[in-house]
Amino acid sequence: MKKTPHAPADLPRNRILQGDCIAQMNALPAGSVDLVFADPPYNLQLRGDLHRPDNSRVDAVDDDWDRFDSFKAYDTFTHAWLTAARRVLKPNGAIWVIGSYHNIFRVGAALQDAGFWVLNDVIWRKSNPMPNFRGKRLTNAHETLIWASRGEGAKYTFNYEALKALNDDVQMRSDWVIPLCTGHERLKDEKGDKAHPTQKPEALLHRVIVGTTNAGDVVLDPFFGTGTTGAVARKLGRDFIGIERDAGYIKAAQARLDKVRPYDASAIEVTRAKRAEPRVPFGQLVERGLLRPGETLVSPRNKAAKVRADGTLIADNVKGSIHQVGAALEGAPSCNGWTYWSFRREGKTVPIDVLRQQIRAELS
Amino acid sequence: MKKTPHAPADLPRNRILQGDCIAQMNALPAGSVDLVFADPPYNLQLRGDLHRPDNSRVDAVDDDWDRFDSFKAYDTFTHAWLTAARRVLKPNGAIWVIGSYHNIFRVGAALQDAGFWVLNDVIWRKSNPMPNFRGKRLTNAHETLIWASRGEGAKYTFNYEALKALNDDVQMRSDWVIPLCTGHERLKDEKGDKAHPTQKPEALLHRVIVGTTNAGDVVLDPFFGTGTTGAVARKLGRDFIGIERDAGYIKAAQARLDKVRPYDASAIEVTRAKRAEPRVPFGQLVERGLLRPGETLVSPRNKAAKVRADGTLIADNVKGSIHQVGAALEGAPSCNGWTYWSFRREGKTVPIDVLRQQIRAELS
DNA sequence: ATGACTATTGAATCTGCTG
DNA sequence: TCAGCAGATTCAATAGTCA
Repeated sequence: MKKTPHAPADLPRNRILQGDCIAQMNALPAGSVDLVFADPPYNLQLRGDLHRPDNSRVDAVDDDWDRFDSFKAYDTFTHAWLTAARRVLKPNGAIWVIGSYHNIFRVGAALQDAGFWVLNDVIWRKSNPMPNFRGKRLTNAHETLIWASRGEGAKYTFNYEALKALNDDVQMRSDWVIPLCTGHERLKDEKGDKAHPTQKPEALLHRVIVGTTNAGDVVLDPFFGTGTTGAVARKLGRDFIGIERDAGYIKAAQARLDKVRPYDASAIEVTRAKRAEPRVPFGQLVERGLLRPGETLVSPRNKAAKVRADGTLIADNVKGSIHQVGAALEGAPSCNGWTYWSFRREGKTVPIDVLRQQIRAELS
Repeated sequence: MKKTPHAPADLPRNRILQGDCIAQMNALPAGSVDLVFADPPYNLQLRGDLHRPDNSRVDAVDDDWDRFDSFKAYDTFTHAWLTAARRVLKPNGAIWVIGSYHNIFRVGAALQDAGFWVLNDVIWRKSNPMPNFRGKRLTNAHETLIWASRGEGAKYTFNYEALKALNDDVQMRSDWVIPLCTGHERLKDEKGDKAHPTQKPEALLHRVIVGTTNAGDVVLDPFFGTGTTGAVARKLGRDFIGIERDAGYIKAAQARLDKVRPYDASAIEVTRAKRAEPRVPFGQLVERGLLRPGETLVSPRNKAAKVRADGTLIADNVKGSIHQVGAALEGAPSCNGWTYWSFRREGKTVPIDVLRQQIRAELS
């Protein structure tokens, strides 16, 4: 394990400090940590209760620590902790911050104002997000991470080859598909409820720490929660410093950390992306102009249907998906629209599945 | 095509206005457009795009800038055009802005500060991004769009069902996989070079316009460029207003628009929400004799209720509407009585919603 | 053991009309 | 403006139960 040069000997490595993160960071020596990973409060502004269509209630984040009086109050808080974080960072250190549309724009602007230099924004695409139950907006299926160096022109650690290896030897992109933290990985309290409302998946931290730190580096998390950052750092042979206000979270985090063995390979396996044949909605053929709204599709027995702008078909009295309309015209319980419908090009009849293959080829 | 109510007759529909977007927007009537789509410049070297608080141009030869001046000027410019855009929006209008990590955090914060209410941030995930050749960062494989209503609590247009149809009948997510604008969609100049450096794919605008406007709506693009917004709006039976400073871009955009043919009306029509269908009071089923007073309805778990002559139900100790009695029997906060209750005919159990659909069919 | 089926759950700014 | 009420609305994954 490489020892990081210039790290003060009195740094509280692998300890959780209880208290306000700004005060605690200011008590650490300046220029002493290699990476800050921060998952600050998102400042969600929820109005009433929300129920699923089955009438069960959504267990929302309504904790006191997520409440701010105004954007201005949130900005003041953000500027303060970012300034403190920048002070404890080594000159060649870097920061990661995660957030949602509620707070990430304010965090990003504050980062830039504080002198950090944005290197990438990274999208955590959730493979299994909570849907939008009322159909009033898009499914909120991602969160945003910002990766920034300490300032313009500053050096930073980037393990290009390691990330490429994690990604089947293809250059790592700025969008990462990772599932939510559920199942056995999710910490539970004595009652069996989730120990923390927003525990992050270890796979996410794995990628951050492998990609932007070296073994022996010190990773500081000022909003430590139940300690995902610390657990992954230890597994990967890095040291951590955690700061957390809530004694209950600290207790859960410490119990978790006591069980961690470095160089556990299990997290690496989690990170590997599943390779499945990408689903191509018929609507994409319309959006991409491969089929024109208003264009006519024909069936094997020469029944016709017209393509609409939303990727549905209309024929005689039937409207719906390529599968539904096909089934209705055939009087069948189901129908594979991809093989059923064809379009006309230059006098020839071409199955629409050809267009799907074309898109799949682009995607791979 | 539905005419939008209250749209001033003198609105310059389907025209490109040459000049500064702030001045041009301020010359339009307040509350007159349904949607703003904006792809603002973010290259801070283009200082000619920036404005001081008094709206005078920043001197492009003034190179005595530091980073703070530069961000400040960009913020001032952003605030100015967003304020102008908000003025021309109808109360129930909405805005889309697209950007990258260089500017999107500042734009997002400015949107919130200007009073807009963020509805979603959307990730345009590029299926064919430019790789990072030097291997110093992650492949920048996405851009971010922000969708916002005019203010907190304001209404907005969202064609949930149409977007769901576009996505194979699965709720549309906040991450959209769409290829870059290349091939013959990409406009070229006389020399064969690309006519505009950041031409957006029509597929992106297709999804935005299908999802968040209605036919006949007016879409304003204050950074019109080569007119992707206008071209897609026209194809989909919407009107556009474009604002652009550069005469060369205007020429290219106009030539492009002259060739656009709208899809026919039936192709533009999209899948309607159930909410948009006419309301049928349960009492009508009784009035029309489809259900008899005294007849028994059953729930999925075999609870029973009796139909009364006034279209209310009675069960055990509960009286009230089909919804109220269903909710009371389930101990639920609410209940859709139409899908909850069934009646018996010839030994079979039939949902009462079948009768509602029967009446709706007669009405159309 | 295996498969089929059910129940649960996740950072959520989540309704709209009428009187 | 606000209360009241009709009635519309979910995806993926895990864990547990039962045949």
